[in-house]
Amino acid sequence: MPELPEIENIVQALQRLKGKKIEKLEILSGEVLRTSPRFLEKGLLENRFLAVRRKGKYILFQLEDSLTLVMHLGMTGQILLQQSTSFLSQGEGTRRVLDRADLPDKHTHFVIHCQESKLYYRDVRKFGFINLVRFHESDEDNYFRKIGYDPFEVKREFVISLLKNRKARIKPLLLSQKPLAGLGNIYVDETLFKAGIHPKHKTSRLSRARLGHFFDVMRLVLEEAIEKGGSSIDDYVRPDGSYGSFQNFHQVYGREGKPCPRCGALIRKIRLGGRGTSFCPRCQR
DNA sequence: GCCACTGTTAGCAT
DNA sequence: CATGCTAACAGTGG
Repeated sequence: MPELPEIENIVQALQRLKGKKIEKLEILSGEVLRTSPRFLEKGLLENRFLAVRRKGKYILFQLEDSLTLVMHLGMTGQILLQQSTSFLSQGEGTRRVLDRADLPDKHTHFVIHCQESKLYYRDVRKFGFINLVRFHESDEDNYFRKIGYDPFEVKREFVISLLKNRKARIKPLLLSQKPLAGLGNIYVDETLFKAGIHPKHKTSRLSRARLGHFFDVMRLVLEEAIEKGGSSIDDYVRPDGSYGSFQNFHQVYGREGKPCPRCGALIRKIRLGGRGTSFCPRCQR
């Protein structure tokens, strides 16, 4: 599942696109498009990448002419970068199913051909999407009105008051992307465990000190996950086809029935807001 | 072969 | 507005 750390890794790998010109487009399935194929062709062809960045789980490709290509990977989306004829890393860490020669396969919806590289957009479940928008002035803020702040663009004190003013249970609130954008199921469970907070706890009822502690732990968990290349559970791979390794460091996610690494109590799994939720009943209150 | 399960966002209900 | 529930989808595993 691509969440903030996975998207951050992808964005870092995509930095090499900067300055390159788009020479050809292949739209293999229109289902993931949030705009017309005509507008995409017109806006992208012969255009150049100025910058690639991230907001929450959204990937933003800034182009000339105030155009921004917006990509979201949903649950199973992948971006794969091919340099001329070979992928950046061969063999090690690559998946059988994604054997580079196979691309584009039936789950590849979109291909961008650049000078010396191709970008493949794959998404098995098609929950992801691609859009092309023209941003002027505050248009970007307007476009992202529905999502909250990126955890790395806000200060500790601000986040404390942000959460202090919400009445919802902390886990569904964080998954909503409203106050903060970027955490998904894995990193919410991992952060709440390390912060010692029960996923059903209402944020307004947590002390400012505990909310501050939550913020510190969240930053640490995300930074460590980014540094470890993200979590490769089902589909996630980096654009060069390699795996992340943070899944090997998960404390609670996917560990139900196993002993808590801190106190030895058995990790429980419940349903919360329709989502699987793993936590330690003794450490998280 | 069937069915439950996986978890993201959008959209609708409360 | 704030919060909660469910549909959309395709593959996997029991």
